[in-house]
Amino acid sequence: MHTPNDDRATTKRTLGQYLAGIRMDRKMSLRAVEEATNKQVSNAYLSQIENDKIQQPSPNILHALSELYAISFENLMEMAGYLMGTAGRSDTERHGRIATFAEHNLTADEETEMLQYLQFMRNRKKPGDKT
Amino acid sequence: MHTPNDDRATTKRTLGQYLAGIRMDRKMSLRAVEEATNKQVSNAYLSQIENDKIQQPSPNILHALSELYAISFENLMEMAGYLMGTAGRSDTERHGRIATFAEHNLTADEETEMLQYLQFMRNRKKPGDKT
DNA sequence: TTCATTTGCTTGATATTCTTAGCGCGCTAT
DNA sequence: ATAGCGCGCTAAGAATATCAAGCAAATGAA
Repeated sequence: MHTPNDDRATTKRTLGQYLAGIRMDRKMSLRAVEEATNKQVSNAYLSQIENDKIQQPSPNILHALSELYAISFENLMEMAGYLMGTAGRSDTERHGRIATFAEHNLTADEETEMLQYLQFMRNRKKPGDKT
Repeated sequence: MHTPNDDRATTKRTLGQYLAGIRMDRKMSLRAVEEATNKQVSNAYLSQIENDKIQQPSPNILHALSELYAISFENLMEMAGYLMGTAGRSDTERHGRIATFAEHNLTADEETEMLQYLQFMRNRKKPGDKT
């Protein structure tokens, strides 16, 4: 079993770096996250978290982020240093990066909907559409 | 399916009452617990917890207690008000077919748009907040 | 009784999370 | 230029988890 951390040349990303990476992946601003999480995570606080100035964000915060980003909550908990294991869920299996979507940890429903959207997108391909 | 709740006619005890009950069940003193948990839970603090003077003990504390008492950690987490249910339990079984996307061979642009759509989808899925 | 120990508990201090307000930078448009 | 907006970030404070120390009451010897 490999470490739950990503590899990718960088030895070991901290929770902050991981979260920052994901957020940039999603192309969201700090304030966008604040909005999207319904103020559960203020932009200021998220900044502190991403810069590792907070040692252990509460599970609530982590959960909000995991939901928004659609990533593994338990993984975040582990990264934050919360010992999750003995109680029953030591699963936490991490698949390698199959695609960028691996990080998004889609639910079955989400995946279905994503596939539908993919079809739609490919049928309706527009030239030069850059948001 | 089945309520994650305990049995034992627990009715609706608070976390504190629950923990106090368990400790008396085990016939341990506050200081005995402090000892047994290797000072992870001080007797003073445990007293405050049992008397519901602490609103949300950290997962670490809860974990130490769950291990000592041999009770469910996640149950304690829930009692402490840590939302473990919103999107959690059932979708521990998500990943698995994300590989599907790999086979679709997304272009960079497609991937970007898919990510945006995911994000949109996630925001939409948000249940009504508690105003 | 008196002393020692142990009980649950409170108090005061410290550390940490998390919030609100605001700064300076880089844009874009007038 | 310059006014405005959104960006990431920080400073300062409020709230709260946690610890160390100590207290009164109960118990159990001697």
